[in-house]
Amino acid sequence: MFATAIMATMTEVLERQVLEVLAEPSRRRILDLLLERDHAVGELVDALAMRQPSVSKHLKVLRSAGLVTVRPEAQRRVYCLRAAPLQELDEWLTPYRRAWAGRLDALERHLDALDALDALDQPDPLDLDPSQEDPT
Amino acid sequence: MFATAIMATMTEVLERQVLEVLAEPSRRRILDLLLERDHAVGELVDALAMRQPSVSKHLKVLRSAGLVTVRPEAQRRVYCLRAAPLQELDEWLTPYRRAWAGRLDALERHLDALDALDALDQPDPLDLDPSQEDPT
DNA sequence: CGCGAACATTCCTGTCAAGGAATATACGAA
DNA sequence: TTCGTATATTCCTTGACAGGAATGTTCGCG
Repeated sequence: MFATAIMATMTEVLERQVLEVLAEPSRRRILDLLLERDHAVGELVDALAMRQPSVSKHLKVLRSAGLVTVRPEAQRRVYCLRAAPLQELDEWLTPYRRAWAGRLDALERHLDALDALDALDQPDPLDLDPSQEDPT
Repeated sequence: MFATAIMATMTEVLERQVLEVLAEPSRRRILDLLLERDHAVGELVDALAMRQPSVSKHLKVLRSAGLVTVRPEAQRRVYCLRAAPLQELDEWLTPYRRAWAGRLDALERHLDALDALDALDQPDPLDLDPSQEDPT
């Protein structure tokens, strides 16, 4: 029982949050491919133009996060998307949906105020337009 | 015009994808706090129990990603949530929503098949339950 | 003008993760 | 049984990033 609790804690530590797993572009590309249809590892290697061990390691991370399942077909391993864990990301976004839907007018007013400030030729170095490079 | 194109490319390179920005838990906590209301930097420092330069650096990353805006109030800087860039994450999730809604039965059947395999006392080391630690 | 407060930036260090190369393991075919 | 194929794992290197400490910059107040 005690050992079980320890193992559970270790699992939590070793597992990465879904967002951290998705932060790596290669893994998102893998998920996008699996969204179309199941893929064997070799197919993913070809589609991603990556080396086989790299793909294999990303798949291991995705398995650990529960985002894919795998079934053996002779010596091939066929990977399948398991989208359920993405729901936690969807849930995290829920209050932000309200933020971008409900506060759009407030944001527009804020940005308009900034524009007015710019029109007065007052530089505002701290409030950067997202398309503008940070001048560091 | 040519210089503009170069600058745009540099911007793309320097900017991080929204997902990469969100992969760091401290930045998500900042956004969660700003979802409640605007905060000055010092308030974020207190709420997060982090050192001020660390918070400041995260805010810089969030500004670069366009996820926050800032307005000066004397020597204080008040940060405001700007949720719009999260829409690209929401858009990325759209086809996956269909995947977890529409394919639930297919996944259930898949998992049931795995359970049946387990019942035959055939270990399946590659298809891990998400709550189960990877035995590496 | 000097000082304190608030915050941004710089320098440095340590940790972690991605990818390459080599290697190990499992399966099917001959 | 051997061999080729497919894939997982291990070891190593490198670079990116988070956070601490120090420092710089800006503003308001007296």
